[in-house]
Amino acid sequence: MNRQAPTLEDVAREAGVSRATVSRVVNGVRNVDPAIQDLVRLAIERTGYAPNRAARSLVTRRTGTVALVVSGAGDTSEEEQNAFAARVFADPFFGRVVGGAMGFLRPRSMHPVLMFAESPGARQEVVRYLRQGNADGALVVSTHPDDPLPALLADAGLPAVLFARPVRPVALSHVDLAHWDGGRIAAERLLARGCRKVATVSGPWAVAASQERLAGFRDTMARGGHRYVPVAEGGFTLDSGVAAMTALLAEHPDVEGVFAANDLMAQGVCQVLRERGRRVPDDVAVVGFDDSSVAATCRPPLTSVRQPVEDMAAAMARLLDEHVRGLRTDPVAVLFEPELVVRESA
Amino acid sequence: MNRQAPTLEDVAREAGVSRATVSRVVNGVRNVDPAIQDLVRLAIERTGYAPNRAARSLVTRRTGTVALVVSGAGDTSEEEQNAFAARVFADPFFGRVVGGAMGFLRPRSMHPVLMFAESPGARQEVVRYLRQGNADGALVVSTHPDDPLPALLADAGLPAVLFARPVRPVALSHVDLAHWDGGRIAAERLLARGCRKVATVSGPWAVAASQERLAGFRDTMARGGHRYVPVAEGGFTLDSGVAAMTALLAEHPDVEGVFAANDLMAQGVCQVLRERGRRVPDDVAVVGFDDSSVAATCRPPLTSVRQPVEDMAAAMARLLDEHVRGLRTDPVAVLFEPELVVRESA
DNA sequence: GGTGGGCGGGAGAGCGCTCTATGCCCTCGG
DNA sequence: CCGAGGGCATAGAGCGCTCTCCCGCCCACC
Repeated sequence: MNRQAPTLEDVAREAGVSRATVSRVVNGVRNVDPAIQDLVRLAIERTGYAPNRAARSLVTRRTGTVALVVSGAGDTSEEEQNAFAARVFADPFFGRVVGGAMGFLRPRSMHPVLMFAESPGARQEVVRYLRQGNADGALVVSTHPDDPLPALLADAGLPAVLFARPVRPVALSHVDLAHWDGGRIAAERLLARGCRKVATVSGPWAVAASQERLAGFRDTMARGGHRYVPVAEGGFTLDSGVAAMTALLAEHPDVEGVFAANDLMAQGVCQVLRERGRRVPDDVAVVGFDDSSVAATCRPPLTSVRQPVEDMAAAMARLLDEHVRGLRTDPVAVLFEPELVVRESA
Repeated sequence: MNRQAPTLEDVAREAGVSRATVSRVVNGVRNVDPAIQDLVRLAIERTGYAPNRAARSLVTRRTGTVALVVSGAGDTSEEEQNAFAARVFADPFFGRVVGGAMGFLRPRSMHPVLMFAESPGARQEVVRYLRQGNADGALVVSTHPDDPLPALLADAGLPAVLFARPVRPVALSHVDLAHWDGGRIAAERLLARGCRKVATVSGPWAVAASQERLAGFRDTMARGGHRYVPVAEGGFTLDSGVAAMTALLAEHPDVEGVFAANDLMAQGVCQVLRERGRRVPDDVAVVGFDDSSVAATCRPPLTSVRQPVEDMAAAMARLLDEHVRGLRTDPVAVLFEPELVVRESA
């Protein structure tokens, strides 16, 4: 900061070549005489040169930055942003998304800018940010089915990739899980254990993934001879799991198997069961969903349907990169397969 | 993306003025005739103009981006990055830091780039990133006392602000908590409850904050008549809290009060106590530290020493902004005061 | 009426980089 | 021995913006 940072020009002078040659060496382009390459590299070393990204971006029209957007409900007030941030980070899911995305981005010297889009203003800010060329594109994780951000991005012609298929179709690539099969796998586990009465805590109705997990679970249960499966709707949070299980237990005290649509709710389910003196898995078997970190740390450790979130996030980053570089123009959907991770709860 | 984005030139032509005038309107600088302002604004509207950030950065030498660096231990291998990310996000602490920092950054249209610096290569990447002018400065949260990153940044003359005072002094501003007083407050609570035998689960010895919390706790206990306080070292994780409490209980089964140096460990403490049939707080009072989200969701809810992490993170962002803008040149330390949040555990 | 000052606007020089067009030189075939 | 051709380096034109002059105008004052 004290003295002016060295530029290409300085390096070129030091090495006794032209700017263009230094540029070629830096970017590893075209045939440059090895002797001159060494000369230039030495000059770079001596001057402590670091290429200015703004100048480069100006001409390449690329930044090496992607927006990692956690997009919220319709109209959360701006003031609730802190609470939104807290909720986002409380869910182990997002940590996995970030880790997975960085697994792809990092080796390519790309970097994620964290953005929350929980209010109309914040959504506009995301669009503005991308339109200004601050980032090459966006990885979007919606927490709400009616999220208007994907449509905004698509309309603006901005490169973006979504986590999960949006409710209303939009011309953007996305990655998703075969949720129906996830529900099926959970059902198969409870059937194999011989649970006689089963119930399920679903995710919010409005979320497509919830519906599909539920459908897969119910269909498979029906085929297994369970014509009726009580359902309580949850909100993917610990508290909602507690509330849902409390309600289920009031109606169906003799339940022997429970499928919760994510691990956080499964944890709540276990809490309620323990408080009522029911042992897991001896009295009641519990299957969670996601195979998140809480599944392993929970007491007892949860048997859970694994969602390969890290791989999915990495795939998002890869897709976005392909879109940005023009290698891919049409939107695609990439589907991942769930699998059962057996621990103690079922 | 389809057709070229409009530039200042385009807007100027549309409005029939010069580039400079449009620039002045956009940036709200100097006196521009209100009539012409409207003219320009209309032209901006019509063309859908969005200023190109790269071009602006090139001349202003500012980006409006800050690196938010979670810096790890000495030599974590690059492969463990995913695990590192998972650990970072599992700790509710970082969510609060991010939320707090964004509270300051967002109204100023500044944005955080998330970076992990858990290996030497990753640290070099952070320095390179800043030297290239990708970001104006760094907010650094070290998870390890020997973290070499602060020194690297200081030596490179890069603006940075640290969370917590570094072990070896470095010419960077930082924010911190009055940890000693935090320990004192916890001790006062247990004393007030009349606990006869007390023990404590400290953080890692190497972490200065652990030492200070412990010292504050012990000194105050000593003044209260407790000459000897058994200590078990933890690692700020749930598991380490479980292990530490198990060890303490083996030696001192008659303990009546426990202070854990963070909430995650306090949660582990409660788990162990419950498994041993000890009721919290009736048999054993437990005081945690941080007042993180787990304190509220834990069973029973934890009485905890509040660390105003969000405020501290916001202060970091403010300090960094001041350094970047040259309003502040010398490093400063900003200290925050802890306070007790009473819930059920003590 | 001349002059000085303040205000509003324009012209143009970069910021540091990439990339195309161009030119030099050396080699090889005729 | 000359011309063609290919490998390597250079020159120079921008990329889109900011910012420093500078200029013209209007007003007040002597």
